Amino acid sequence: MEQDLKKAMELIHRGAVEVINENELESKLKRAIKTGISLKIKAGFDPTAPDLHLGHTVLIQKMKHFQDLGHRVMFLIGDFTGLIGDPSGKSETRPALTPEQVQENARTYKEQIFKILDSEKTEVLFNSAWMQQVKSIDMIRLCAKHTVARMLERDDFKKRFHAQKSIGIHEFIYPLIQGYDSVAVKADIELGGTDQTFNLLIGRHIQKEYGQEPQVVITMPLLEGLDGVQKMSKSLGNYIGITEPPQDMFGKLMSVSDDLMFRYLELLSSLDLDEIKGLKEGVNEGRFHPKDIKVQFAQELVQRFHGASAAEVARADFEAQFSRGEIPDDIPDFRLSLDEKTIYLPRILKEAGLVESASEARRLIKQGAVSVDGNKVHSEEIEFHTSPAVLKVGKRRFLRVLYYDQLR
RNA sequence: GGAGAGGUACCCGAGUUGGCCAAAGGGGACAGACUGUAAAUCUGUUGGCGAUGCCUUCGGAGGUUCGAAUCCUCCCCUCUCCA
Repeated sequence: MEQDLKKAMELIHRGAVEVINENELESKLKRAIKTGISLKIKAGFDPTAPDLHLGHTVLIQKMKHFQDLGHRVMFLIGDFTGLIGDPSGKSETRPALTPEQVQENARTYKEQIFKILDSEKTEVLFNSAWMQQVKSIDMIRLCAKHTVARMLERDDFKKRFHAQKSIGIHEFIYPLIQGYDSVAVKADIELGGTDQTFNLLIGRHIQKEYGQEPQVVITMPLLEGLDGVQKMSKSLGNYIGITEPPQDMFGKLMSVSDDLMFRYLELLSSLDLDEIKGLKEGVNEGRFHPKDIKVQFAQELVQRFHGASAAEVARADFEAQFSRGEIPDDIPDFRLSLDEKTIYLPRILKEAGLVESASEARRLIKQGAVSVDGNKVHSEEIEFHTSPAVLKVGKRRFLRVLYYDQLR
């Protein structure tokens, strides 16, 4: 039993930023081992954004760890809180989702999370299920469990308050409901990103107010996006979606800086921290090439979401295209009739969708970004001497141009 | 309810004695060089159009003018202060 406990504690701590409170975690785990009653692990998700990216997987991996330890994982979709909007200050009031949309989003969620989680051991819940039943008077009682002063401890609120920026009353309610969710599901542990710390702690407070044992809070780091600075998010466009095609995923991972790669290794790979440390030293001493590590890592991740063979193909394609400068197989065709001799290049680039406008095409040609069969194009009017001919724009846009006989 | 500030391109943000404004500067993005598709750096581009010109754009609708991001009128929106 001591051994089990130790192993569990180790796994739970991996990658976590903070565990509040350590002793409570240990006693909950002990009790679970002793009684055989598994713990309830809660994690909340926004109903409006079912497009999960690698940033989310940091948290989902942690849920998986608990699943592997035999605990009950509750994937909570905040469809009720979603109506309020996340009190981050920047988001506007959200349009209310219809029940159909919520169902649809939930379906998409399941499709995505079950690439990591065991569907048999995952409960998908909606907080509207209990929040719809709450009466106004109960809502007021819930509000009475907390104070304005304590709300203002939240960093975001504090800043806005001092900057004399507006704070909507409803924004205070958001964390309270999130906390009440913990009461409703009797959560033993709640997981969240570090930006959620305040809300998660409110959960502890609210549970105590309702006579429950407070949940243990475990926060996970926010994954930096591809720019290496801001957190990964869809709206910033610096993300890798877990449903992205293998080639895109691979390519994006390869374009990440070396520093960021090590960060990703830490948070996303299955390697031990010691192994990562070893790799880092190897790179510093010149024993390893960072690119090789990156290739291996990219392959591991693509494999996680698309399987081993797709990962292998993605790697091979990448090396063919970028390391050896070969032309990829699956490039779009563009057909010209035989009587078209000289071609106004911007036109076909635009029609083929390689550029957004003819003006953009003209600029790219001027910048030397366009080539035909490996030869840079210098004029807008060109003739194709071969069929098919391969047109390349920038590093990764290709078009196969071929003539066809109109008579046939 | 009263007083004031402001809405400019993908984002931030200059520009308001009317023309030299397709609109400074920064960020982002794209492209080129260098590379490992790295990152960093340097350079260029960043409304549309078969194009030394034409067309559309500075919250919306009108107006003044040879000419409006800039002046006038009305409207919409955001923010601040006072009550």
